[in-house]
Amino acid sequence: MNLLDIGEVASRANVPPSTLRYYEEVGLISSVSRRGLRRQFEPDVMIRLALVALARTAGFSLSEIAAFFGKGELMHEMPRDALHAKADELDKQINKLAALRDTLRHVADCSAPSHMECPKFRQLLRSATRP
Amino acid sequence: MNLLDIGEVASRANVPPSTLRYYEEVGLISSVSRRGLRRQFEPDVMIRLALVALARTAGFSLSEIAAFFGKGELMHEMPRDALHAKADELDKQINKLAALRDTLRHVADCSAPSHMECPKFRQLLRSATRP
DNA sequence: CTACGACTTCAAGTTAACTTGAGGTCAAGC
DNA sequence: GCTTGACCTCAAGTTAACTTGAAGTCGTAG
Repeated sequence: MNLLDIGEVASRANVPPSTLRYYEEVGLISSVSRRGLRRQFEPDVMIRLALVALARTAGFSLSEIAAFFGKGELMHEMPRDALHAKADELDKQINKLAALRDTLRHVADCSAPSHMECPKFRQLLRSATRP
Repeated sequence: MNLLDIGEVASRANVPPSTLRYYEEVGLISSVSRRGLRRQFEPDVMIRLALVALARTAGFSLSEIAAFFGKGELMHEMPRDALHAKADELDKQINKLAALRDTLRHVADCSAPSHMECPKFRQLLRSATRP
């Protein structure tokens, strides 16, 4: 069988083994056996870890992510509405990030003496903070 | 003059006064005087707070945000390249979030028995984790 | 003028997400 | 067979970003 040693998983996922042990402790991943003392993981764990990393950068907490996964299989416990709600939440966040990005680009390029006097800046700020 | 009492700022920005004191302590905002013991802020502080909140949801740390602002005026210390770099960083994050959002929507709507068997899911995962 | 409520300081506590350290175990190479 | 390096456990430490608590101070309403 093609199980992965914790060290292998760690280097592929680019996280220290301590993080993997921690993730197992909080139920985000699970090892399937040991070789000596060493945890062995199924290759699938890499996908989980990728999703965890992704969701983390999206600002979700580990327990939210755990809820995503549900107790059993990949996201199968979560009702559709909850998933849609999460997706909508993400949409809002994406809009804010886009507004912030545009604001940064504008600030980098605009030559107004003070940003507060620049109408474009103020408009960007409004669109960034309104919705 | 139209200075704002800390309580006023707090309720408008929807954060507790303790957070404002903390932000002042770490240099994100500054009060301009006192009425009795109470901090007074210039109305501008609301814009700063909005930007702080925005950048926080974008995943920036308070010290990164402080660097944004620079020691003096609104984002004026930051060289253009740094701002552009931040904007590019945001773009990447936006792409990832969009991929995650699409993945969530797909999972909510797809009826495949196991997501791993669904080609669309795998494709979404790839696009979410590759770039 | 007194009571009240919202502020003040300062130190200590909280939570999330890990990391570090001490002391121990194992399998693979020499 | 012994050494070595990467793992093990468990408890304790760390950092960011705040919050809470105790003890005190004001300005405003009554």
